[in-house]
Amino acid sequence: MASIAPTPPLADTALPAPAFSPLYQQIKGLILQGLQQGEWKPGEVIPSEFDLAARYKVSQGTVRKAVDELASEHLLVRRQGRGTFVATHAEQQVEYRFLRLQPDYGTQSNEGPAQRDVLECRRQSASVKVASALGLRAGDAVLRARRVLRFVDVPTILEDLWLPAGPFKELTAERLSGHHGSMYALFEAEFGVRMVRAEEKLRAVLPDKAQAALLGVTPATPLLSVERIAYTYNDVPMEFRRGLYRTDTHHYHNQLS
Amino acid sequence: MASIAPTPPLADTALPAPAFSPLYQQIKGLILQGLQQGEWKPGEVIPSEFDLAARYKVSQGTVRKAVDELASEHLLVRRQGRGTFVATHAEQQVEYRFLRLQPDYGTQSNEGPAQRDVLECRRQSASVKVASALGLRAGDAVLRARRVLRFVDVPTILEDLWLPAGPFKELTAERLSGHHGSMYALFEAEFGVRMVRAEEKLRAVLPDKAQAALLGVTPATPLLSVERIAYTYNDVPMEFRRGLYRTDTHHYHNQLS
DNA sequence: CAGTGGTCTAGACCACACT
DNA sequence: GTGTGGTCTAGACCACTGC
Repeated sequence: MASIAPTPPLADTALPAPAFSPLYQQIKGLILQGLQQGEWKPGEVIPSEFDLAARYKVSQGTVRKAVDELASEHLLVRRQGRGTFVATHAEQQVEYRFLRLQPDYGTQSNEGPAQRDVLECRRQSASVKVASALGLRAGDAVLRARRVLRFVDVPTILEDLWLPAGPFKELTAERLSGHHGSMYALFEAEFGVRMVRAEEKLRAVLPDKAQAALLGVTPATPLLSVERIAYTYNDVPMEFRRGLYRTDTHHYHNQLS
Repeated sequence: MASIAPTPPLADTALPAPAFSPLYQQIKGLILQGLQQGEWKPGEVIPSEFDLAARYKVSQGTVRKAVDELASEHLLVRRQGRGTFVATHAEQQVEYRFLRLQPDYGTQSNEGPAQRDVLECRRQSASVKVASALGLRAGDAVLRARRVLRFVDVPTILEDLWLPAGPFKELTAERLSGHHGSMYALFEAEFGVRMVRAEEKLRAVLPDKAQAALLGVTPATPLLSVERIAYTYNDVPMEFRRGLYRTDTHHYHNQLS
């Protein structure tokens, strides 16, 4: 890393700032690059801190700070005595990484695994809204799927989702319903797309007749609408999802700090 | 800190774990204690890392790690070149620290300051639900307030809140409506109660007639119900709040990572 | 300029997991 | 035992703020 100067002096200019970037940030970027390019795959160990330090020609403490940040963003998982691993949606203790819906009175976190009924999965052209969410142009090909999640046999969530047709070309209803584990685990294992963060917009809405029927409620039942954009590495949007949540038996739980 | 042994060896026993606590965690606890006991008040500087290191007889790096964690929990705020400050709800760039509601199409984050109309503030005895949220017994005295928030003159949020009567004995509708800044800034400045985190449960509901009238909607308009418990230092609950949010012009925004 | 937090290093030792 | 991440230290130097 000796080749990267901390802050090359600039010529006289009115530009805002020289943009000093600490070494550990650069190392973080290099590790991120390795993750994106698949050098280390989800679930695998990455080299030890000393190995990485030797590779990048910095001290172990500098690597540590880079890895610390990546771990705090849930891109890596540290396990004392074993090593540092690439985070994965598979083999994860929490069944649904991004699902914030909880039963109102539940001993467990989510009454065990949900039943997932895939209703549909087909190719479409993107509406303006979907295109803008996914960073595509209106009319671009997308895959659209619809499914219902049932907890202890009660239909609780109706989800519609849109995926860019490029990376997910091979996705079918069979593959969606045939897999074990969460949908994101499937995306990761079968399509090499790992979702790392998401943004949600919540609203209270009334369902149309079809939606109400699928959830077993009347059209007068208020539902929680959850629009989610999920991002892979480098803030690239890879999924737009709209969920309708029943909140008569469950609630959306959020931690503010 | 030399007096605190890292892990005193235990006699043969079936107890779960010796509970090793790193030095920086102990330092963190000591700083936290200073915050709770008001040794350093919101907005004030705390001693420099070297001063704290000398005081606690540890190295500066150990203090740094403790302060880092407190800063990541928003209990402290670091400012390079100036010092480390106790976080405060006053003089904060974000008007509402815990409010996640955003305008659907807003250039600004929240259309400038809201109008706050306090409708009520009186003493009550706690219901079972309120008592359990606040860690009190049913029947204990609480203060109940109700207010409406308007954005660009449109009533958007109806809030009911309950506070333990002890710390907030002197609270009146006048003081609630007469202050500048957020309610939590008032609590902090006038009652010495600083909220540090909160938990929310969200549901979609229909308002009753009174609620609908106050928000200027029909009783058939679905609203977002947001139940919040806010905690001060040491996870002590100090406020229970129930908000009804209009989501026809706004949405609740959440980051998942 | 002095004082603060921020970065980087190097080395020692501890806790934990696997073999 | 060996190797991993986790803690702790001590010291040097950098970046930013305010006097």
